[in-house]
Amino acid sequence: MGGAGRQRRATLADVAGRAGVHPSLVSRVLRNDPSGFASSETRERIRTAAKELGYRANEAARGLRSSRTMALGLLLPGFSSPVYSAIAHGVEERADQRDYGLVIGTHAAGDPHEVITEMVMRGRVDALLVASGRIEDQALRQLVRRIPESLVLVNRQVRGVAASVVLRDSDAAAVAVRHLAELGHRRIGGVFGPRTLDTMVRRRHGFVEECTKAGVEPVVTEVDGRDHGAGFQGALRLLDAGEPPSAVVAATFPMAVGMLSAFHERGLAVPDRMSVVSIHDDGLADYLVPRLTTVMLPAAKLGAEAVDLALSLVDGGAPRRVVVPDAPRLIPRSSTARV
Amino acid sequence: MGGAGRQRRATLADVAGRAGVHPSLVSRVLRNDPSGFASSETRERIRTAAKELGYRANEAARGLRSSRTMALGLLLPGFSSPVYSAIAHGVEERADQRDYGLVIGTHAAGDPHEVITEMVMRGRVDALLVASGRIEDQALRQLVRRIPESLVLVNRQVRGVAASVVLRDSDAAAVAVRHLAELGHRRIGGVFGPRTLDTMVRRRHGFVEECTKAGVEPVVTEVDGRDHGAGFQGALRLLDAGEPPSAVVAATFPMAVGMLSAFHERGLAVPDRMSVVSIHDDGLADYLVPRLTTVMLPAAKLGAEAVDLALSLVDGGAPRRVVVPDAPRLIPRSSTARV
DNA sequence: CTGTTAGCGCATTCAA
DNA sequence: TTGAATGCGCTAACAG
Repeated sequence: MGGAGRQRRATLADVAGRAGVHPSLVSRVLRNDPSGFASSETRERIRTAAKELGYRANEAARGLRSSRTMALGLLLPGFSSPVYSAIAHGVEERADQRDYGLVIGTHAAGDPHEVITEMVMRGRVDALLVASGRIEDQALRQLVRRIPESLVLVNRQVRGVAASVVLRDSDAAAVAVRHLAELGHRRIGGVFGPRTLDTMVRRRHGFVEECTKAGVEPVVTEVDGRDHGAGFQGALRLLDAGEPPSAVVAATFPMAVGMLSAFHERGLAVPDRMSVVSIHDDGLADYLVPRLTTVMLPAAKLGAEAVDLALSLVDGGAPRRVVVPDAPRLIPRSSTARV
Repeated sequence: MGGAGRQRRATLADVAGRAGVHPSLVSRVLRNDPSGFASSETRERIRTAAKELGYRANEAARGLRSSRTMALGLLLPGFSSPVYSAIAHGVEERADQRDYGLVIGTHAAGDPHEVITEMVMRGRVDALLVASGRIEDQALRQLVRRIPESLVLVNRQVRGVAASVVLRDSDAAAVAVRHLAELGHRRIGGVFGPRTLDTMVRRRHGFVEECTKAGVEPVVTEVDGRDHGAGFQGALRLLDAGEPPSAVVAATFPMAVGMLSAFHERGLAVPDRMSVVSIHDDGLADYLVPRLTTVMLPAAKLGAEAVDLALSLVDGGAPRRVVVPDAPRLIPRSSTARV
C-alpha cells in the first residue's frame, strides 16, 4: 500500500454517534427531508457534527438505495469540434448547478451503441445526453425504446425520439444570407455537410429560403465532413464549378477556416474578392486573417437546456422538443465586404 | 410518470433463478473470479441466462460492496484549449480500455477545491486526475495529504505531490530552437506564459539552454496568459522592444495563432521576414495562413499514461513521476524559412 | 465445484 | 420529534 492508507470516511453512523442521535435522523436532517422535523437544537447538533467530521454522503450507497445516481451521461463523438466543447461546457456547468455529476463518454473508437448501453444499463447515470451525429437514427430509436425516460438528444432531432434540444439553425443561415445580401452580393455560395445530419438540413434550408426571399442566387455545395478539410474541399469545388459566387456561407466554423485557407491558396483575396461568413462563433475568429465574420448561436446554452430537460424527465416529466429561443446574432468582422 | 415506466433491470438473483444456481456463483462466474471455477456446463448456463436477460452489474451496488467505483475523475479548467481536449481524449480512451468510467469536472466558475472534494469524498471516483494549471500549488499539497493514493497531476509537477505525468517540454522547446538555428536565425524570440505554470518554466528553460548551445541570442518575453490573445500581446511586445528577432517560438499553439495575427497586422510577412514555430501541434495548423510549423508532443498519450498511473495507485502501487518518453517531433510547414 | 451468510452506507417505511 | 428495522444489489469469507 501507499503508506498508512487513507483514513476511513465518516458515515452517517459516525455523525449520529457524535451528535448522540440515531443515524436515520441524521439522514433526514442533512437532506432537509420533510419527515426530519427535528428540534432546531438537535438539528444544529447534527449539522455541527457532520461538519466537524467532514461528512459526505456516499453516492454509491445513496444511489443503491434510492436508485438515483445524481449523475448525467454525456455522449460525444470527441472533443475536436469547438461546438462540442461548448456543449460540454454548458452541460457541465448546469449539471453542477443542479448538483449533478457528469459522466462523459466518447466513441471515437468503440461501438457507440455499446458505450450507451453500458452507461445507462449499469446504472451509472440517471439520464443520457447524446450529442453525436455519428450514431445512426435507427440505433437511437431502438435505444429510446429501452430507456424512454432517460434519453435526450442534443443538437439533433430524430423521428421517434421525443426529447431533444436544438438551436435555431435555419434562422442562423438566414441571418448570414441577409448580411451578405445587404452588402450587395447577388450570388451566394453555401457549403454544407452531409444531409444525414439534421443540423445541416436545417441550415441548408434556411440558406436557400432566405436567398429566395432576398432575390439572390444560391449556389449550394455539399461536402462529406464538417471540419477544416471539408471546408477546404468545398471551397475548391465552388471555385472550380463555373463562375464562382462573390460570397459564401460556411455551415460550421472549422469549415470556414478551411475555406479561408483554400481561397488564400487560390489567390482569391478575402474579403475583396470573396466574402465569408460562418455559422457558429468561436474565440479564434478574432485571430484569423482576416478576422472572420460569424453568426453566433448559443451552443453552451444548448447544453444547459439539455440538462434541464433531462432532469425533468428523471422527475417524471414528459419528453418534449426544445428549441433554444435565442435569436442568432451576426458578429461582423473583417471577412465580409461590399461587392 | 412518463408512461408505463421502464422495465426493471435484471439482477444477479434473476440470472441465478434462470440458471438454477445461487446468486453468488453467478457473480463469481461473470467476473471470472478464480474462486468461481464452475463446471464448464454450469458456466455456460449462467452466461446464457445473463445474456438472455441482458444482465449488467449495478455499479452502485458493486461500488458499495467493494469500495471500488470503477470510475476516474478528471478535473479540467475547461475544454477551450486544444491540449486539454487532447488530454481528455487520451484519458477517456484509456479509461474505457481498462473498463473504467470517466467523471469530468471543470471549474470554470466554481471553487476548484470544492469540486475536487466533492468528487473524491463522495466516493464517486477511485482516483482523480488533475489537469489544471489554475489550482494553486498550496491547495494541491493540502489535498494530497487527504487523499494520498488517489491524486495524479497531469501535465504538471508540484513539489509535495508525488504522482504526476508530464511531457518533454524542455526538449520540445529545444527542437524548435534547433530548427530555427539550422535555418540560419541568429536572434530568436520566445514568448512564454506565466512562470507559475511549470510547463512554461520547462519550455522556457529548454529554449534558453538550446539557444546558448547553438550560439544564438534568445529574446524572452513573458505574457500573462497562454491563449490567442496572450500570443497577440507577446508578438506586439516583441516588435516594440527594439530590434525584433527574425524568428520566434510560441509556447503554445493558440499563442502562435495569435502571433500570426499580430505579425500580419503589423505588415510583417511570415515566413519571409519572421519565422514562427509553436510548441504542440494541432489539426488547425494545416489550415492557417501560412501553414504553421510545430513541434508535436504526444498530448493524448499524456492522458493515457495518467490513467495507467492512477490505476496503479488504486491497486496499491507507489506514486511516481512519469515523463512520457516520446521525443518531440518537428513538423515543418510553411511558417518557417531560411533567413 | 457450489451454497450460505453477512454487510457495504444509505433512505425509508413503520412505531413510539 | 425521534428510533428501529428493513433491504437496495452486490461481493467476499467461509462452509460444505
